[in-house]
Amino acid sequence: MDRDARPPNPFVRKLEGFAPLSEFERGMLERISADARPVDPRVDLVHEGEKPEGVFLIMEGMACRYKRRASGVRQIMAYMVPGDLCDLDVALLDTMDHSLATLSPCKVARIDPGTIGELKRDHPQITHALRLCTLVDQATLREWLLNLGRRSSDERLAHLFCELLLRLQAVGLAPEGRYALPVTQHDLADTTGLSAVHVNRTLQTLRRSGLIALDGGTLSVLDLAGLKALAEFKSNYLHLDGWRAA
Amino acid sequence: MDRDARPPNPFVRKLEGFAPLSEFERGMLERISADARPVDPRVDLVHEGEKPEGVFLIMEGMACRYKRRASGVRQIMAYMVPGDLCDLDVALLDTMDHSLATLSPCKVARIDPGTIGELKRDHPQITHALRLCTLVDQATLREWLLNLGRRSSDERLAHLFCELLLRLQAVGLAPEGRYALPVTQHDLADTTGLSAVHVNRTLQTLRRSGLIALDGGTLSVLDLAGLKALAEFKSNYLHLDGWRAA
DNA sequence: CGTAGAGTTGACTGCATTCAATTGTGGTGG
DNA sequence: CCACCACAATTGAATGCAGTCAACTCTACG
Repeated sequence: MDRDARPPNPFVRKLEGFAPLSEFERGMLERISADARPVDPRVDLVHEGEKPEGVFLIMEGMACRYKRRASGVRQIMAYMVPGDLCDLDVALLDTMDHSLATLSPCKVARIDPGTIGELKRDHPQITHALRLCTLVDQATLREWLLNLGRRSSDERLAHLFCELLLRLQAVGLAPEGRYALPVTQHDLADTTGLSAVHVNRTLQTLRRSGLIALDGGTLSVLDLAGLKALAEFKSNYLHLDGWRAA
Repeated sequence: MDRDARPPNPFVRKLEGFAPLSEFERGMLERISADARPVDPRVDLVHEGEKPEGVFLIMEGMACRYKRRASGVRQIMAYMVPGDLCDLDVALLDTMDHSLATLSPCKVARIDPGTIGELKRDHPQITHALRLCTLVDQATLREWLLNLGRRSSDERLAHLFCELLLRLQAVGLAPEGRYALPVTQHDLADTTGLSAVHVNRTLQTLRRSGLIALDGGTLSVLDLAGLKALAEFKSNYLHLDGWRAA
């Protein structure tokens, strides 16, 4: 028990969900993710138009992908939570077509393309897990498209909260249906395609319905079944039933 | 001139945009895509929940990815045009998290996973091109998210029309700014997250503005600069400036 | 204590949905 | 050849959801 006291590495934990890893591989992943450096909130990691150098791995906090229109309005296109790796194959492209930024204070590791190349060459299990990660990222984008296109405002938020709950649970960061959600209502608005004012009102109806509590950056899911039902949430797109189930 | 009379293979043409191919590789791709079979419009190729078998390659017509909610409402998440290959890595997953269907009459080739595996093993250039394809697919999903979240109805349609123009031009199917758009207004509604009625009205304003003509399944871009300006269209996410430019 | 940023509330406006009816068109069978 | 049907496109009217603008509160922080 004592040896397990240190917080489990979310990166290792996530990949283990997708493929069985050897002790050696776990150690290698631990080493790769060891030198995460702190980054302030609201800081761009890479900006649209720049040439990407290396790959970012979020170890603590929350980050996001986003784009802006000329008017300044922003659309967030993905949340990145601890354990998430961005842009595995991004080295293949010459310029970023979107930006990457922290939402909260984060710990971020930068992995250089060479290291990724080595992993791909020498560790098929890890490669397989990483490829599944990108497939899930893609599936998540599709689900978000459904969210923006065909769900009402309360359904959109409910769906987002369900998704984050499952993703954070998968890396052990949402015990008892509660997790840190260190984002502003404005961020939620830019995520769900709504206005900040309307997010505020919608959150109130979710609270009044007894589905969630959201206070001081902590989201508590009070009625998971109700929340899932409202959002019509199906977790299949996250493909969390990895090799263990098979 | 006579030998070039046969229509160029859109699949080969697309991949050549992403990587230089040898004559042998071109021939191999031609062979793979040769036995496309006709499929009626509005037919599911794979349905959500099924186990995917093989990979689909669109050679003629238009197909789409979509999801449905319990109420029956549909959200289209991608258009597939000639030359587009779906779900390169889909064999890695056990169940589809979305459906695939034709919109118009199509010619579709099915490629079995074994063939894909061979390509990946023996032809690094092709593999590279295919990987870029999936990166562009992902980037397109992100752009669509911006479209649904932060663009008005006329901007959404304008953006869609711009994107399709460029994608079809890339495979030689949009000469003189005109291309076949064999979809209903209801399909466009399910693409843009609008109602069919409102798509109708929005199309009328686009026509009245002199930006497009849309009649009998043919879209003509009358004022490309204006259309791009309205949609705030930037083509960078399609990464059409492939190896030739570099 | 003053300021800045986030959250909250109210009033007004407007864009988009819904419902319903109508028109147009191609295909089918009498 | 024409009646009829199915489906897509179009139009009108009424409703409502969500955006905008603006003011106010609350809290953390210097």
